[in-house]
Amino acid sequence: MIAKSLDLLKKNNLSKTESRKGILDLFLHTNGALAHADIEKKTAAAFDRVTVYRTLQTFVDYGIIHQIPTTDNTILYALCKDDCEAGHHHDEHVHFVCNKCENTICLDDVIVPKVKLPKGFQPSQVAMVVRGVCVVCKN
Amino acid sequence: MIAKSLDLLKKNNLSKTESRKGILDLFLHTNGALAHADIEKKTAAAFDRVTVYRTLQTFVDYGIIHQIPTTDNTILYALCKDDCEAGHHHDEHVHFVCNKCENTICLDDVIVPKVKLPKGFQPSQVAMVVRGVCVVCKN
DNA sequence: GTAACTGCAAAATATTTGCATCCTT
DNA sequence: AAGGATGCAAATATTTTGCAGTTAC
Repeated sequence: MIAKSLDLLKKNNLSKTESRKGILDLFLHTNGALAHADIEKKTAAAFDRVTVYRTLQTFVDYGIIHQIPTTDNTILYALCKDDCEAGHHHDEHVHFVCNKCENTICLDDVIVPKVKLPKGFQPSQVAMVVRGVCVVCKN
Repeated sequence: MIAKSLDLLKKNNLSKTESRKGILDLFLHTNGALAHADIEKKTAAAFDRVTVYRTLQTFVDYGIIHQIPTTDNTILYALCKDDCEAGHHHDEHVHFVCNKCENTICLDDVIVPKVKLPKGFQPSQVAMVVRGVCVVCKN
């Protein structure tokens, strides 16, 4: 528990470098999704911008984090649940974007409902993003 | 029918300029979504890059097109259905991204299923993006 | 010791802003 | 004629690439 980030890196056979530990810790201590810019800010630019890009890409490749599509030319990243694996994400839960605090939250327990597609369309992955007001900002 | 784009501009009290007509025509003749880069390419750079940015923004503001979130640092745009209005989109249909042809298609008839959120979350808008193989590429 | 990772520099790309000119109404 | 839209130039911001030096194992 003291070093969940180290466990995660070990489990994925990734070397335990400062940037990987630092960025992974940030995700572990953040309730919600982070954009590249958030990470730079919250790590006080401790790591080179390029390193952050490459680290995020690595984590995505290994299935440690997943990407959340947005409509504003950024990509949000959030920790995957334990059953994600490299190349095969099981992150089919709903993401919630709050219009007030602008945080994006993974609703891990809300799975994406099935949807019936027209004949001939074969789905392989479904993303669902709900905008609205979150439980913290509702008042 | 000859000039649906003109109708649309008129309906929204937008001046009928070359770029607006041209870009709107492109959308009307495209079955699917377009990114900024697609528009530049398909209009053979007839309009300044900046004009394309501003035109797209205007169309979004007026509810003529809507944005589709993506996970690759681009924004896709697609025509809204007739019942969209400025500031109040009703584009809650499913978007389908084909892994083979990479086209994004609006499944206008597939409405986004309801999802039950945890207590305290108030949804205002829902987006659903399905990846897979489209009807054209399925073979 | 070696392979992999990092940081710096720089290139490539993408987006925004200001302003003078042109076009629509 | 007047307001708004466009195009150009330039400023900003973002992302990628190459490479030399450093670190993890």
